[in-house]
Amino acid sequence: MNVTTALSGEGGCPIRDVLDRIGDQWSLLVLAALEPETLRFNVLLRRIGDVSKQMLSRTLRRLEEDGFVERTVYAEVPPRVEYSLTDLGRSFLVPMRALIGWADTHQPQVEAARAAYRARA
Amino acid sequence: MNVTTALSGEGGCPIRDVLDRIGDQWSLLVLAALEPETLRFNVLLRRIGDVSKQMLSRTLRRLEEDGFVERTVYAEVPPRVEYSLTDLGRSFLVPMRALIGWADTHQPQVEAARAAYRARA
DNA sequence: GCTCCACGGTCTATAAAGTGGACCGTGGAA
DNA sequence: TTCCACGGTCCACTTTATAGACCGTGGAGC
Repeated sequence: MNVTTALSGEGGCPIRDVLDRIGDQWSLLVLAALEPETLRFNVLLRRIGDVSKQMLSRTLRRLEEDGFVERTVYAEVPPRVEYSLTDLGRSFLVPMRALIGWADTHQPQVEAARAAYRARA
Repeated sequence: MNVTTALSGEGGCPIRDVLDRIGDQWSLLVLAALEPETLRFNVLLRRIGDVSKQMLSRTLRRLEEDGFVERTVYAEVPPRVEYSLTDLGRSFLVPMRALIGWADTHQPQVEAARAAYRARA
């Protein structure tokens, strides 16, 4: 498969469409957090740590829209809202794991590249 | 490998560090564009289409810093600057292809999820 | 000689997006 | 009676991105 297909800003490239959603600050982290277990909003908030309520809220809504995440509201007081991965969301974890694996193994090389860059400058 | 490791906002998680660089608006697109061939700045600009000069410039500088991309300046007039993938950059394309492949095959499901969401709302 | 263009950027005003914190209603615990 | 947790939303403020002007150089055209 040709990676270049991911381009073409004009005309609604489907791949680009999906990558735009994925390539934001928080989506990957949220998906990662939901991998092992269903979580409630505030738990997710604390688990990730440095995401604001607003951004977490937006990210979750978009992930829900796109069918990665399921939102379940329990009519209780105080309210309880649980987020979990759908099958689609779980299937996305497969390539995502590959990406994280790459990041993990190549992180020293990235670090080295940065050091080399700083040394040149 | 455990995806949850990608979390922990505090304390400089290496995976998160790499994902933050990748998970921006343009990095993936630039890497995709450079996959088949070395390109000059303005060609890249036109190829991607909706990136601003400033963002392309920043994105390239960061990719260079992190060792994904190599920048070659030719002392000519008008100036010629070429960008190409390093081995590290090329190795990153492997998991990236998996991601794009996923996006490609599952795009109909994402579209369906969006339609279902709109219908519910 | 004089004008104009391409190139790879940077700089600047303006617009868009993100942040932290106040705020909301509810019911149960203290 | 007071207070808190929960899942958000709303607002003022800060950060980030955008579009477009601008820069120097040298060669082409006149």
